Amino acid sequence: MKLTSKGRYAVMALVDLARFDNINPVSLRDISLRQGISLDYLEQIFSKLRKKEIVQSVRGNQGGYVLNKKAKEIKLTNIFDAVDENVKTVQCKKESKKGCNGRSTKCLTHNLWDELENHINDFFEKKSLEDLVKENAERRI
Amino acid sequence: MKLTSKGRYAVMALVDLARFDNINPVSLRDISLRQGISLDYLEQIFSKLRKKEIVQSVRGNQGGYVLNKKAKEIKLTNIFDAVDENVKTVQCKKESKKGCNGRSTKCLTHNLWDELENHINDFFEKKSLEDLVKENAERRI
DNA sequence: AGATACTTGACTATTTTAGTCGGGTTTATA
DNA sequence: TATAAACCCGACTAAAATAGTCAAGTATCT
Repeated sequence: MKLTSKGRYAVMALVDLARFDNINPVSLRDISLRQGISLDYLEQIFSKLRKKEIVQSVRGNQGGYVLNKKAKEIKLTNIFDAVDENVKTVQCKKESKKGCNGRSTKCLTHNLWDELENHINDFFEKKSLEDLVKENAERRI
Repeated sequence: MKLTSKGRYAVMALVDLARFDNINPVSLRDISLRQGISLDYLEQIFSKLRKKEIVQSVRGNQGGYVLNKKAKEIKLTNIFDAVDENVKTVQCKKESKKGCNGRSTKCLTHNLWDELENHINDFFEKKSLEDLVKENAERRI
């Protein structure tokens, strides 16, 4: 199990944005330079974040992005959700009627993965963008 | 983020093994049939489990596998560890000297992934094979 | 007008995953 | 001792996911 870079980048970029988002919008170019993330890739990510109303875009020269809510109200769950970082631990559920592995019953470990999923979601639900910004408050770039 | 089937299969197979591991070794063929997992794939998985001394093999006719420790002593961490299901959430650490994303400093979210990793490992550390067997005690196959 | 920056969608190389396949070796038992 | 059951091992591969790139826009500030 591992986190993909899309989810990581989304969080990194938003922490960066939250730190510099005071008066002016923050351009993806700046985030790209500061965080070492490809600009094109950031555009993809922010397109998703915008659709889920986590950020707002400001077009044109001197444009960029601003947070659409207070950093405190943006939970990590929301971010992962927006970029399709699926915190699904198991595929069983997809297969409609049938249970796991195409069987008629739930697999021996079905409940386990449910528990794990809840455990992880708890973690992400409790953490807000503000928490992360505070942790990095003393750091320079 | 998601769990791969190798890790899931390993746990499923071991729960199955633990349930039937009374006197005689359990053959992979039986596990394969009961759990709907490819025999060839199971062999790969059990080869790793054996190397990490989670199971013991009994070769020859009527052979199979037995647990190498008590079910209570086998934690899920051990299992995932054995099959290389990496519960690493972030790549940063690989890059030796340098920090994250090839930068000189740790990325803004570095601590976050550390915390998450611990959170998940906690979960796996607390759960033993025995716990899972008990949960399924009343079920038939 | 020009520069900056967002917007969108298609494309692609690489890596990982989830196996398969083919050839062994070992050992119980008939 | 032949045979079949079962482990053992390494190489191979198809499919999916990932991590981007690329191209061609549109909007807005100065």
